[in-house]
Amino acid sequence: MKSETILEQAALHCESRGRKLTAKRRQVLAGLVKSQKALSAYDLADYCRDKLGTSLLPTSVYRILEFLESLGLVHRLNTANKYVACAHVTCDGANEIPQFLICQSCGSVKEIGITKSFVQGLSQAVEKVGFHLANNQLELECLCADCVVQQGGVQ
Amino acid sequence: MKSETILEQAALHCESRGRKLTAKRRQVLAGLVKSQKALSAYDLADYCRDKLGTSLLPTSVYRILEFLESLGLVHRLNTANKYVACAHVTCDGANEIPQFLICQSCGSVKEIGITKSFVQGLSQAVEKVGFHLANNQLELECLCADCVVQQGGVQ
DNA sequence: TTGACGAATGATACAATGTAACATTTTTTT
DNA sequence: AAAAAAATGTTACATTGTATCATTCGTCAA
Repeated sequence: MKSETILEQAALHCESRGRKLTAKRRQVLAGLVKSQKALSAYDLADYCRDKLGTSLLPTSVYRILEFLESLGLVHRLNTANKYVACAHVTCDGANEIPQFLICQSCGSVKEIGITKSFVQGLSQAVEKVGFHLANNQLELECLCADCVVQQGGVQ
Repeated sequence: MKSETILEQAALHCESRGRKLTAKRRQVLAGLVKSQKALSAYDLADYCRDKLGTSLLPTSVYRILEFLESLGLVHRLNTANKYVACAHVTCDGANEIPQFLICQSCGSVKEIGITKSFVQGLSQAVEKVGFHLANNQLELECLCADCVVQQGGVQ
């Protein structure tokens, strides 16, 4: 899907919640959408400076990412300290619980859905030992198909 | 199990691999074993200074943690940027793939085993979309029983 | 015993990531 | 146009992590 279309959808999503997708916010989201991979806040500040010629300080990037995340437009990857555009920006609010496959070699990210029964099984195993699952978002360290080939198979 | 026993086992584990559990390394491991929770490298440096009165710079702590991890005596939690003592120090090498439940409120960590079939199911789901699972270690954001009670149930 | 070697630790500097607090600008509302 | 709210800028600093070189310690052979 064209990134312009995605950004338009995102703008509508913001409007429907009474928020605005401002120029700066659009820049940050566009950076994530176009890169197709996980970027840090500092990566995005560099992107705005180098590719767009607009200054955007890391602190502002953090604020904007927080905003975008609160609307479900981006996700924060805790294991990588990076952010990705939500793969379901265009398919309305009813997102599944996001699960991320993160290529440790090139940083590309695949967002997948995992069956409810699977998550439930996990949740039950956790409850069994007296803990409660507070976040269903899994982040899995992977290699993407390209990088598996490059590295000559599984290490 | 008494922490002294655990440390003795750890020392034997080192010897069997031709390495030494030096005084400093023992201090760091003891800090993790006694605290029963995840600590950052800087937490451990503070621990050595405040509780033990011995100076140990963060750089040294990082080196020591790296050493302990290479022997399977501690695990690094990527989501938390912290380290925990391996719960299976005393039960010899044949560890299962570690899965961690991390309390987001108090930092306590429970290391559990998850059935092989479960991990296999996950792995297959990942292969299906063209990625390869590079690390089977899951880190789950949880609340421990104590903190669930304190916070009045699930938020 | 000593000297050499390697392992372990110390020390310094810096890079990357993230937050707090307050100032300024822009937009909206009245 | 004035007031209020939202968005962004700015500065300072905290936390986490790495790179590099220096120093100390233990071991082993001559």
